[in-house]
Amino acid sequence: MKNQQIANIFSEIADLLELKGENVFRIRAYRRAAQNMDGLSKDVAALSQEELEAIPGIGKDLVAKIHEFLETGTVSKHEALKKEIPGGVLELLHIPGLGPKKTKLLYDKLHVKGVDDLEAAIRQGKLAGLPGIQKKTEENILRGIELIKRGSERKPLGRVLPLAEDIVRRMKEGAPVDRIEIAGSIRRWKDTVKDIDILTTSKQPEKVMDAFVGLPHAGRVLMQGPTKSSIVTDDGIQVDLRVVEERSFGAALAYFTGSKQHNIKLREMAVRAGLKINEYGVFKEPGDIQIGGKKEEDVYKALDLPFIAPELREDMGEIDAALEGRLPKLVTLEDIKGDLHVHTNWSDGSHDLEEIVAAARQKDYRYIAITDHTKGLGVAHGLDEKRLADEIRLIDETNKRHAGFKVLKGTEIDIRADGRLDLSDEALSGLDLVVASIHSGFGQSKEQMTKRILTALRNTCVSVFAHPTGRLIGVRDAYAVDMEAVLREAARQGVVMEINAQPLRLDLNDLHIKMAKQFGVQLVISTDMHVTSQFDYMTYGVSLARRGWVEKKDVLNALEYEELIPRLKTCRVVKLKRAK
DNA sequence: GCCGTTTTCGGCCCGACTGTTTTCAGTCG
Repeated sequence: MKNQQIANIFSEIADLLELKGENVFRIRAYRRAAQNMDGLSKDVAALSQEELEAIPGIGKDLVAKIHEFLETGTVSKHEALKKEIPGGVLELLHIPGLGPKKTKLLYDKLHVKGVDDLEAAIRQGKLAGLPGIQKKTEENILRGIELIKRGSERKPLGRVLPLAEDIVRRMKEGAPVDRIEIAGSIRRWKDTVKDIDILTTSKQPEKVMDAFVGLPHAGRVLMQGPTKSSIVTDDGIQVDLRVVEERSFGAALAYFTGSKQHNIKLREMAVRAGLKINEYGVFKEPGDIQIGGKKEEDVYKALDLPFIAPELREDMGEIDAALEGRLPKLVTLEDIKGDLHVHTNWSDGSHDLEEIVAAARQKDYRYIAITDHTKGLGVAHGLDEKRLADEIRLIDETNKRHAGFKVLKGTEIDIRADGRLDLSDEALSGLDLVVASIHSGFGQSKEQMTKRILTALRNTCVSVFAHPTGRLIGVRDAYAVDMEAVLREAARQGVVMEINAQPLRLDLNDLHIKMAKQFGVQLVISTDMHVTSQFDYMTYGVSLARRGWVEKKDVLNALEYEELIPRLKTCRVVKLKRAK
């Protein structure tokens, strides 16, 4: 998809215009367009003129630029701007503490053309005498340079959330906070996170701030004020803390949960309705009388909107849906009746079947599916035909001992490089479900990989395709694959797509989930657990599904056992017929 | 550059903290 490339171009045009000091609203328009292009679940190349113009923030002019890119591979305005301002200057904008004004000043006066240039200029004392820049600013820029050189990219949610929860716990113990809540992109369950936003109420804000900057996590204090402070942890994650009064808590929570674009939309609506929304509440003009803000619902109620779940707040059509009364009734953790991707110590899991069943029953699950690896995955002690048959017998025995709970017989079968499966159809025909996935040959071309996966989906035995893109956030990119073709084939073949809840996988991602829904693909949310404590990862999976607008009815493992079984495609029937 | 139950022109979200300043611009979220 070209969406990402176009988004990057629009975003760069915005940066370049900003450096030139152009109209801020035009700049904002490019930024908004970039964000909406990035979040588009459809391939832009496949959209009609009308569909393009229907994208929020995309008008006639930007549609023309999109066409220009699709036809020529470049956008002339972008190319022209790049000639005016060298590429390295854009890098400077990414230095924390350095914005467009100072960057322009440095470029105009000192001809600084990149990060290294700037660092040298500061060390040589060349910045002396520039207006508005003194020793402190120089120090801050140097620190900013250090930061981006260390890499300030987004971190996986699975790494950041535990840290945020630890900070909250320590603040509860060591500071006079009343309410405290994690906000920001973590509360929206975005798969990667740039910083941690925490919101509190307190009658002693100064003491709260002192405790905050004194946390053992605080590698450096960026700023400390009575209502807002920021620290950076030793591993480079920024944590922002805000203190508000009780009567503002809901408005502040909405505000700091974002997304920024979602909030801007709400505020624009408020202005049109003669209201003002900020982090302190909802206010009625004239006279600035507060009419709400203690509860988050107040913000939406003031605009005649139903409550919009944090996972949806991306300015991706949720406000229109709310206005028109067609918000999805999102799936919840309580809807989940079982886990269909579970490993035991027969392959690379840590626990035996009884321990796992006990842990699942503890969760009030009605069923689980045992899906150990197959022989192709030697490192994981994958099962061959004989061991799989043995495991099936063990599951049958176990099922006799557990009334009201079902263990499904399954496997996570390895898809070989050519798309064939690692075990014979014969061996798979005794199973309740077959979860297929890729564990090797990630480097194949997009064509090869797509063909490989389509071949596997067409196998009559395959019920579920697991962690469909193979990504490990922050470790390994998704393999090259035509996901649209994969999802269409899954819909045709009745193969279920997995939403893998491992915090580093979160695979499918939210955009693919939306696309899957659009094509009518069935979904499961599975933890892929190897240790019983990982059953808890279901929260990540459900929240990710919610970001994809998934409802209970879209999720197979929200069904009772009896309803689930007939919905799973297997080759068991084929074999039974053959036997007759 | 987008957009319209005030508008096809003239608007476009709102506030905190820092540093360099005597009243505010720049940056950030």
